[in-house]
Amino acid sequence: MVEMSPHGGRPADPSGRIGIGLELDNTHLKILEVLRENGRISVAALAERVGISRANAYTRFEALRADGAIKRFTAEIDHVRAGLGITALVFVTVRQQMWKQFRAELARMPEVEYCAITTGQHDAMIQVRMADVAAVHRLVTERMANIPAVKATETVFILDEVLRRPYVLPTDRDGGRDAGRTGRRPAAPEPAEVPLGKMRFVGAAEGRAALRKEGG
Amino acid sequence: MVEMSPHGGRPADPSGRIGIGLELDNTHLKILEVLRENGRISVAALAERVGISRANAYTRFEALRADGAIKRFTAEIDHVRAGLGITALVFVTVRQQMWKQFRAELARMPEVEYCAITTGQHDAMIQVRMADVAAVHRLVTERMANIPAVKATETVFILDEVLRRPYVLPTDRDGGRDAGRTGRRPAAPEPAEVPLGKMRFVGAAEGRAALRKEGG
DNA sequence: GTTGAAATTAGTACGAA
DNA sequence: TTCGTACTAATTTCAAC
Repeated sequence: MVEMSPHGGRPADPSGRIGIGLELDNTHLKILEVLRENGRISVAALAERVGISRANAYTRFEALRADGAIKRFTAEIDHVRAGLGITALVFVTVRQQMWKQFRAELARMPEVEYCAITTGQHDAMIQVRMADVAAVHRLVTERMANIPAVKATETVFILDEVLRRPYVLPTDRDGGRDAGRTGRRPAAPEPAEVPLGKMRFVGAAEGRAALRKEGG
Repeated sequence: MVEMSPHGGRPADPSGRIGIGLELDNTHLKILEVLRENGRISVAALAERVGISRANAYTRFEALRADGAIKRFTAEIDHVRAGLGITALVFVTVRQQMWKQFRAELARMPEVEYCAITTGQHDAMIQVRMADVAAVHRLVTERMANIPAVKATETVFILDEVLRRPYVLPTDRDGGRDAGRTGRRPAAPEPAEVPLGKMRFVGAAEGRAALRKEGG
């Protein structure tokens, strides 16, 4: 239910092909745009907002679902109201050769809302929601620390969630500042006229690539 | 549309009261549980799955919506299929007294999917989805670096998203390992029999509390 | 890919337990 | 409060164009 396949890949379609399954045109993107804002809109209303016929909307809606472009529909819950007022990020350093075990343990922790494997100093970032700070402390020092795969953790608390968009789409760029600013080719950005050296990019730590394969 | 009020707070209800608006009982939580798994389920089907009458389900559904416990319904899009194959985390150090400006700039960046203010070495964490690595590089070195409020950034790339749950609920704990393990009081956890020192908790950097007030 | 008409389902209102 | 029912409105499906 919550497990994502490695690399966010989709299950191979019946033909065994792995490439793009469905060419998304502008109409598809418009549909996704509406749906991520209002996941409960009727297909009839959706058709009207996108400017296509009902039957067409049904066809495309089904196609997007079947193709996996729409992964699921969900309700966003106010976690504070639901009794989980504390959010924390746990950055985890995972012991080599133990990714599989780490993933298995993760699946057994329902309080984990999100987990991503990253480049940089740490190997994974986990977001958890808990009732209070003490519960986070207990989770980290009692449960996570007892996972052999976990070499070390670093925990920070989230003080405020400034924004959360349901999902970003390519069309979002049209509303952005970059869109049509100049005719500059995207592949050849001009040298930045900015204070450099303050912007760090952190690559994978030693052996990360190998680790991922093992854990797949 | 995407702006969250500070601290995830909800708008004050007409009475001016800020406290808990709606006492969530087990039935409410069950409804939320179903809804976060299937945001498009009909209220009739919801009533059946929860085990209440349709009328009751409509009443509670509306109450949860009005109360804000359900923030919105949304479709989860496969960002890879949608053409945004690269996900990155940008950790931002924000200049004092400039939070308001930082937030304003954020609102103008549609490629930002999530932003949270955190304790620890950095001040904020931003998650972005882009078409390719070069686009991330451009975003950070051209746009973010040009924001005066941004003192420094550190960027890591997400290699794999292992899991994402729609939203964690308190009832999730029942399925967890902790539930009813012992009768131990939650407020007094026994000293952990674990390798300590590997689990770091990182508090707020200097002046963070003051910064937050200014930016609210 | 569109339109329109039939069948089904959703949403509302109300009285009773 | 919750339930059950009847009523109204809307949606989905299916057909022909």
